[in-house]
Amino acid sequence: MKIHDSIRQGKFETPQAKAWVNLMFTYHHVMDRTRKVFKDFGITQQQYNVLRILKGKKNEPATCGEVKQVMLDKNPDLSRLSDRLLAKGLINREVNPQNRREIELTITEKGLELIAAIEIPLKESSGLDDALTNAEAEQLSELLDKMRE
Amino acid sequence: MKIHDSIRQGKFETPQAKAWVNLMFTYHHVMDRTRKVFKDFGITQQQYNVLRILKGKKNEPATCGEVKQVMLDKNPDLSRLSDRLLAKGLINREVNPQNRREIELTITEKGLELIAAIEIPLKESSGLDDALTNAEAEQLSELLDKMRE
DNA sequence: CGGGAACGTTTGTTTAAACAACAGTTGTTG
DNA sequence: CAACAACTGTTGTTTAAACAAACGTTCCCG
Repeated sequence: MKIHDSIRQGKFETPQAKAWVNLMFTYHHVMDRTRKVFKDFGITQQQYNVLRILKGKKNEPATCGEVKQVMLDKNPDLSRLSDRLLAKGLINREVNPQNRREIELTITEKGLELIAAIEIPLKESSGLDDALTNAEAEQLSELLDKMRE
Repeated sequence: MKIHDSIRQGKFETPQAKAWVNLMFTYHHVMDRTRKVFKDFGITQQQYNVLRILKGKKNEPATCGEVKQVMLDKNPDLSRLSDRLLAKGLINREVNPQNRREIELTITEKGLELIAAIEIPLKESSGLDDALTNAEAEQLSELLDKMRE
């Protein structure tokens, strides 16, 4: 459904304003569809993102600062977020002996298993693969990249 | 900056997965840029959206349910959100005498003034008009529409 | 009309976000 | 090498989000 039908707004002042509203609307729409999946697995979207980042680092640890830099949202409260992941046994957390200010985070085996298990349900619930062709998805990414400039 | 540079992720499994991550990232990016503006005006993004909806209805009132249907995010807690708008004098709230279950919301003069005043700073902080041409913005909206199908 | 289902909104409760101030560690400079 | 600044995470506190249950009102159907 087109955006002006979805939110019953007849017209927008500019195409940019429409795209802005559409971004907000689509984000929430996708989040609504995937929220249940995350909940079924007992984690939040943010926690999933952190796990993804740690998985990307494979075996080498990442400090809180490093994780924060590449997070999708710049959550300033990684301390308590990592508390929760630690409590669930999805990550390990240790002080770096070389620089005792830094806390090193690594993903556990259990964390990797969760990421693997959630992948398929997540894909299905988001419905993305059906909605967009490869070319369209690439094009969308390019426009979003440009939007952030 | 391209998405894989921004979040330092080498490659994505599919273009669709990349677009999904990009949507999240771009949403938070835009939100981060505009959050301060909203804060300066003493409202939240959600409250702004509700004001926009009520403004769109012009003089006729909208019930909580109607507002909820067209909100960008399906906030189930419109009661307390409208409490806050009411406390700031930005909306009026009355029981519909014809159907006393319904609560009718209307935007006040002060609310309209706020919407008008925030428009320019919001546009500037989002930086959207500079980032995308009209054609690109239109194209982006079309892809986002498609993404939700 | 009388009892129950459906509707529209509110309230309670748990959990997390946002922001700012703080504490411990290291690096630097005279 | 002492004092101070910069760096890295943590903690406190206020505010809002998420979910579920409850409440008053209206509609429906015997």
